[in-house]
Amino acid sequence: MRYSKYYIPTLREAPSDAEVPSQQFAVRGGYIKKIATGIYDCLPLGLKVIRKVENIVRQEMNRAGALEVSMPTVVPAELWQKSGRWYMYGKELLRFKDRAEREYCLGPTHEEVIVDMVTNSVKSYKQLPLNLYQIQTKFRDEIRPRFGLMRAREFTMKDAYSFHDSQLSLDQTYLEMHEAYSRIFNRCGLDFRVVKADSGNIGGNASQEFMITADTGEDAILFCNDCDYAANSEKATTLVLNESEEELALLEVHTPEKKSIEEVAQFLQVDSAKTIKALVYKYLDIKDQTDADWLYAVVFIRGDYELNEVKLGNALSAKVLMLAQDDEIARVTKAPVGYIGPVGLDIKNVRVLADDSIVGLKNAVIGANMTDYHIKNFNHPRDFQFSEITDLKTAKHGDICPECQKGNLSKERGIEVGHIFKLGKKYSAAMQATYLDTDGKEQVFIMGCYGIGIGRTAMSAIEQSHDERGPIWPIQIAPFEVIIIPANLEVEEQRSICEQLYSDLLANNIDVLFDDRKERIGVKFNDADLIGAPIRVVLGKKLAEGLAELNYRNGQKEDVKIAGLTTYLCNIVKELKSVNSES
RNA sequence: CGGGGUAUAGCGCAGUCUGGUAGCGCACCUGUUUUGGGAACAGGGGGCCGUAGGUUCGAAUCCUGCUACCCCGACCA
Repeated sequence: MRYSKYYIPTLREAPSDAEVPSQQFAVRGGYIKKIATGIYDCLPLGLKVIRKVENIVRQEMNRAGALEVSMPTVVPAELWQKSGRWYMYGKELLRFKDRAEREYCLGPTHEEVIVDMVTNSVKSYKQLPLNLYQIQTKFRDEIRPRFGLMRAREFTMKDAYSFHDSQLSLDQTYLEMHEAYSRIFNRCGLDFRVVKADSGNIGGNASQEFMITADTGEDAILFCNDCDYAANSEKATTLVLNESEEELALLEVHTPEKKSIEEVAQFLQVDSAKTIKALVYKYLDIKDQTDADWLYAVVFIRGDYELNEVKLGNALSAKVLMLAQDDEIARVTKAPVGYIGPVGLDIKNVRVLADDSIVGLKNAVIGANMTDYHIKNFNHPRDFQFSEITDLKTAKHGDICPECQKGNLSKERGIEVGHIFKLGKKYSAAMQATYLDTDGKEQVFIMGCYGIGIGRTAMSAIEQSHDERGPIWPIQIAPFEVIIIPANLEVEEQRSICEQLYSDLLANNIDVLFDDRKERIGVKFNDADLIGAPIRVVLGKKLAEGLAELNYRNGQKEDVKIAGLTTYLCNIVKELKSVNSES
């Protein structure tokens, strides 16, 4: 490609709303352009990267035996009503009507459509397992789109759905997808971790996320420094130890104006891990269709832990969950905010949950349900028997690994680029999608589903690898593999050598950009940094010595004889590409 | 939806408090000189000052409504 014929509108300054490096460079480098909140144009350069990611994904999905299909973006409401999600999915689902007042939505995910696709056409266990995928545009009316393509409302996703006649078969395909995903992200040249995940409102039980590690990641992940345990902080658990102190008698203490755990712990000279805090939440039940019937729950958790709202939401079967306001707390608990405790709490029709961190706790400090008073030496179950005890805490850096029970957990940030689920029968049962088993009996399909954010994968490559001048692309997904820069096009010798090199590289299937613009070299260097091609060939000063200058985007440099340059470059490209491509 | 903020040329901003008919840098066009990390000089094009209404002789500027966008929390590939 000749730069003069190409379209790369680079910007000297980043738009003020670009927050993270990937967004700044994607906009400045002329990869994407925003047209509305969370909605982007993909310019030629951006599309090239996206296509390269897609091709890797496609190749590996095909290799794993999945079949490509294409489903519509516009989905009739009927399908979503059948699965029940029409009523449970919130405002992320963009709904609208056609001229005949029929209802539709823009598909944010395609379980319903794929189930409909196979229903009545896959009739026998002999046709299973079946794994179908598509690479297609999704729309989710996100509450808060952010970070460019990283969290867009309209985005490209690879989604695959598998159908099985046994758990064993599902386990097998799940494992194959796990492997395919690992190959995909390896081939994209990315550092990633696979973590246990919460399955969110997609449903199902087992699920894992593929996380690109990057400081700007929106997710926190915890992993053990001693074993293989790794989990999203939404899911991560930790081992809590039982204390072995002697249980002392309850003791009411005056704690004037001390409300927060910090204040109370400091005032009473105890560690915050020896206190129990109370949180009051309001929520809507997942089956509630009125969106007006707010329920309340009081949660008790050890003072040094943060509550994990995802876990709480699951425990309550809530579709909306938020902290109650002070006036609501006062009304629901009849206790002053900051002094709520389990002993003597006067509540009706309110669920009370306890995090398992307080079970083994001895002689803890709790609220006395009375302004300016706390109670010392609370012991479970001696002083209060919680009916619902479950894991509701957010595991933190330094906690003990729940799996090997000896390592410590470390916290790191990550970008979720892939997610694999064992769905089970959730959708097939709701939509009565069945086949006949070996006994001729009707059975509902067992399903799995597997997603990859294509744009997000591309952006996370920038997030993971860039400098102050631009992206440093892995060659597998770089918009160009080689960029040729003549120092001065007016110099006939430079021009002709560049032209020759350009056509030789093209003939060797190298993805090359020839910067044939009448620009000063500084401009070309800066644009080249934004394009981020791994190899930059400069023809200029050293031409007199018969040398071309190779400046690699990762900072390395070398001079190479013009004679044999094409072969040399082809070998380097091949070498760079071979890293990670076969594993 | 809650809280905070912004809207002036393609991008980044000043001007608004104190009303007088719109400006700077980058980008763009022409020419000359330059040519190894975003050149210099000269000339030039481009703005219903988000939108609707109001106050005023006069509004980017003051008042009111609306809209869009951004930041902080719940969503997720």
